[in-house]
Amino acid sequence: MPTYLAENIANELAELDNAGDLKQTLKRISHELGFDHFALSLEPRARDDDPPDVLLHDYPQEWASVYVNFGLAGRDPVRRACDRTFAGFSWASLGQLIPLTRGDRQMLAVGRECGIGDGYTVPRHLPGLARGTCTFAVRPDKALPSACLALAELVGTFALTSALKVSGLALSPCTPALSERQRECLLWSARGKTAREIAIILGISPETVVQHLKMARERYQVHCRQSLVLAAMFDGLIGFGDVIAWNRTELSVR
Amino acid sequence: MPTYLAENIANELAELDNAGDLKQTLKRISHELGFDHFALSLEPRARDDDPPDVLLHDYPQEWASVYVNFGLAGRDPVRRACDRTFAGFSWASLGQLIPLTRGDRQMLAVGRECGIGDGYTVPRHLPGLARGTCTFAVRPDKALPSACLALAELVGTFALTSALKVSGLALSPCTPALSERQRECLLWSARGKTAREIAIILGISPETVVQHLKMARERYQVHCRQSLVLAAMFDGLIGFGDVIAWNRTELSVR
DNA sequence: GCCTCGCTCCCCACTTCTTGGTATTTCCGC
DNA sequence: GCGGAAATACCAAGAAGTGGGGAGCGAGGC
Repeated sequence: MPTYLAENIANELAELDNAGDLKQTLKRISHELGFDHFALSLEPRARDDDPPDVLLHDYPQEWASVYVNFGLAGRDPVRRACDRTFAGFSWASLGQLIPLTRGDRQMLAVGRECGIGDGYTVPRHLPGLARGTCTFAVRPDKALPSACLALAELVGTFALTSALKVSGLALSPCTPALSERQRECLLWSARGKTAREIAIILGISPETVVQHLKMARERYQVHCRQSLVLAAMFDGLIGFGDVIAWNRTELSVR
Repeated sequence: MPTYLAENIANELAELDNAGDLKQTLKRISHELGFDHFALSLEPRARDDDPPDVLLHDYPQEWASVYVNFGLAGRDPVRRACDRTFAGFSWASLGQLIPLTRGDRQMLAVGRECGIGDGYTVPRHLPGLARGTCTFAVRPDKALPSACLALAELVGTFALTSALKVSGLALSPCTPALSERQRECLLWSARGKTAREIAIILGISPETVVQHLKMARERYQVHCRQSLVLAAMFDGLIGFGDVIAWNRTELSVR
C-alpha cells in the first residue's frame, strides 16, 4: 500500500515541463500505485495549425503495434466510454457506460492476449481545444489495485494537465467558432431539417441556408453535414440537449 | 490538517444517490478541508434558457442573488477559464489561463465584497452532454488551504460524477439497436465517407451500404444522416474518439 | 476612407442521399 | 425444420447536398 498523499502527486506532476520527464514520472508512479502499464494520449482538435498529438505509454510493443496497425483506436470501446463520464472508470465496468458489442468484447480479449488485462482510464475533454485520456492498466492475471483508483484519478488529471502545458496547446488561441447564423442553420440541420425547411424557419432563402452551412463546413474543413454536426458538438457549439428531444416541451417543466 | 485519504472521499461520494445528501456531504467535506464555501453546478448542454439542472451551494445569499439577478454567469472569468484546463485552478492564478479584463477584476472584487475571497474551481466537460463545475472558496481574509487542493480536485470530480448520476443525465446504455454491419457503415459515415467510399472500405456493394444505413435510419426513425449519427452517438454506439481525428498519422493508444 | 467580415441572395453542374421496391443466402433460436 | 433477422445485391425516381462561381449591404476596425 503506497503512502502517497494526494498533494505530493499534484506537486510533482505540476512541475514537469517536458514530455520525457512526464513519461518517466508516469511510469514510476503507475508502478508504485500497483499498475503494470500506463498510457497518456492528448489529441488536439485537428486543424491546419494543430500541434501534434502527445502519446506516451509503456504498453507491450505487441499491443501497441496491433493497436496502431489495425486501426483499433477507431473502434475502441474504452475511447467510446470516455464521452460519458466525468471521472475515470475501470474497463470491467465498461458495460455500465456504453452498450458493448461483440466486436468490443473481442477487442478487450485481444488486449488480454497482448498482456493488457483490466485498466482504469481517466477521460478529459476541453471543447474546442483537445481531448485526452490517461490510462493505468494491469496484466491479465492481476486485478486493478482498487485501493489506488482515486490516486490514479489524480495522477491522470495532473498528468494530462502537464501534457497540455508541454504540448503548447494551452496557449493556442481560442476556437474560431461559427457565426450566430451559421450555428443556427447547423442546429436545425442537426435536428434533421432540410435546407428548405430551415429557410422557412429562419425566414431566409434556402440558398442562404446552404451558404451558411457551406461556410461552416469550410471552417471545420469537413465535406458533409454529418461531420459538421459532430465537429460542432465536439466544440460545444451544440449539444444533445439542443437536438435530442428539443421538441418535447412537456418534459422541460419543473 | 485533515487525515483524509483519497480513497475515502471517492467511496463516500460514489454512494450518494440524491441531491440533498450530496449537498450536505459537500458542505461537510469542504469545511473539513479548510474551505468556507462550496458550489456545484451541472448544466446540461441544452437550450440557453434552461436553468441548470443541478445547482448546489452554500454561498452567502447576497452573492448568489447578485450573481443570478445580474446575469454574471455570462461574463464570469472563472467560467471562461474552465474551458482551458483539465484540472482545477485557483482564482488567484486566473491570469495564467485567460487574459483578465478590467470587468473581470471588478467582478472578482464584487465577489470579495459579498464574502467570497479566493477559490478553487474544478471544471469538467462531456462533449454534447453537459458541463459542470465544482468550486471551493474561502472568505476574503483567508488563503486557500494549499495543502488540500488535490483533495479538493478529487472531491470535485466525484461530486460532479454523483451529480451526473443524480440528475439522470447519465444514460444507462440501452441494447445495441443496430446490427454490427449497420454500425460499421454508420461509423464510416460519421467520419465523412460517402456510400461509395464505405463500400470500398468494407468490400461490399455501395447499394448494400445504402441499405444498411437505410435500416439504421429506420430503427432510429430519422430521415437523414446527421440525425442518425447523432442518435447513435447519444446511445453510445459510436463516440467522438471514433470519429474526431480518426485518421491521424499516429493513432493514439488508449 | 478603406477593408474585412458577416449576412443575404442568386446561378449552375454534379454528386449523393432518400425512399420505395425486390430477391438471395446465411445463420440463429425455438 | 422453420420463422426471423441479418447481410448481401440490384433498380429507379426524385429530393437534397456539395463545390464552384458572383454580388450587394451594413457594421466595425484601422
